[in-house]
Amino acid sequence: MEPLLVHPEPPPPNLTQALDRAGYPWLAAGGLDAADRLEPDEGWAGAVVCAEDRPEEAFAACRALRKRDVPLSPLLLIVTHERLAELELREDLFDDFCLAPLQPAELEARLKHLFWRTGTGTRPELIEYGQLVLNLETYQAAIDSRPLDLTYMEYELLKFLATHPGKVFTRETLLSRVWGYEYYGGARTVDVHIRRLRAKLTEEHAHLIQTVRSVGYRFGQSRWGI
Amino acid sequence: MEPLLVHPEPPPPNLTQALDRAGYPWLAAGGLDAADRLEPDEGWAGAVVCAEDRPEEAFAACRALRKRDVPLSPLLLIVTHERLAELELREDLFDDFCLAPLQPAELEARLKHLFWRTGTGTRPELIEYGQLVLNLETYQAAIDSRPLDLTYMEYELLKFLATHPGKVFTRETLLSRVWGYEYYGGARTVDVHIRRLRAKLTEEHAHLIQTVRSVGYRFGQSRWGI
DNA sequence: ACGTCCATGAACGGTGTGTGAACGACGGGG
DNA sequence: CCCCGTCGTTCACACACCGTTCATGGACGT
Repeated sequence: MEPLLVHPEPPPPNLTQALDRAGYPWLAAGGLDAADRLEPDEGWAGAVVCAEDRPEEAFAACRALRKRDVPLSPLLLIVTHERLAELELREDLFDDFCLAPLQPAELEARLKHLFWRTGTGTRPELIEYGQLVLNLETYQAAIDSRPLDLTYMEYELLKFLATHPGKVFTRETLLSRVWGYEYYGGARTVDVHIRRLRAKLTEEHAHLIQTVRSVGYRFGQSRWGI
Repeated sequence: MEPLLVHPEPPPPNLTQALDRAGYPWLAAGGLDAADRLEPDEGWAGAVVCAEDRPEEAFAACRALRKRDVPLSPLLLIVTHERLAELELREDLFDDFCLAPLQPAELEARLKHLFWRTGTGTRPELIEYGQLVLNLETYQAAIDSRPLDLTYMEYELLKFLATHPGKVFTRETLLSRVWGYEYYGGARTVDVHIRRLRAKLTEEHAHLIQTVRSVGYRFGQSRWGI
């Protein structure tokens, strides 16, 4: 996803923390020139302008960002309760606003709704490890940007492993956590699924799943670098 | 000015006080029938739905108000901090939201901005995905510029799927979000509607709706953007 | 070198899904 | 008021897929 432009520079820590927590990439830009200079090739996904400290400067920034050749949109404004009245006659400077002090959950919900209604679409939940990407929304997996055709159990198994990279799981643990019930006999079932996963991961990436003899399986590199 | 529709009936006192203070006329309506019965000749100016006490009922009210012949808009939702997460997948039910406990100044600012942006800004009443076009105003669908003859439920199902392209939905989710009520048995109902949709989409575009085995259905391709 | 553990291939059985058809509720027209 | 067409729902059946199991051979460690 393209980054959000954040104003001012440096941005308030609670804002950047909330953005990080929500998983939105961002870049701080103090002025219009910085906004142009830092702009990625794909353009900005939107902007978040904090008018908590120096509101007049923030409003000026909004106006400048809106007057670009490609006006920055959507634009979310963060404003204190005392300054609410000043939003009048400035309706065109922002698409939504959020009251300070910031509530991370509210910020996330507002960004989500903002992106939805402006048609940019929302950011899918992803699990990434190296070239491997798991899209939790679409139940799709890809490696080297090429989609993997995984069955349901293969996907669930890989998702569980990839969410705990480096950690070794016994077959019993995998059976109870992935399959979800206590299992009597049949620990070899895991082996077969591991093997099919390795096959579909291409020989090049088969080493992503390693066998730990007489213990179980591990995904990714060990934290000790082996 | 035309009155605002307020839900529920009776509305919370702090909400009505804030509306009075801001100078917005309003009428409380508990259900869809009351909304129709009390509607002035000039129509509603918009709606304010409070989901503070009985959120499920409030969401149902939003859905009903949006499904009228002339969907109620703009619609402002009042929701508690704890319920923020439940707004996901319900983005189409409201145009803006406001956190409870209510701050009169914030409510006033949001209503003002809401009316400003719905007055000037035009919301596209079209959903497009590839060659597929859904006209939300006329309840018509077309693919390859050829009209599709969809029934009501088929249209609603396709609209919901196309609004969240790439995302996988279980049958239970579809039943609760599209059909709109809790369902006992009959998950196969979804299958049949999916099949008829695929048939009407022409074999050429039937792949727009994909089945994810033992999970559910997905519309369109996934977005692989980071 | 032996035993344990694991990879490999193939085959079985179950479950989920597509498909066709029919039932029943609802609404419009004769 | 009845008939009939439409549409949503349900049921039965068949098939493809996929999870599971088994048998076998090889790899690793003691």
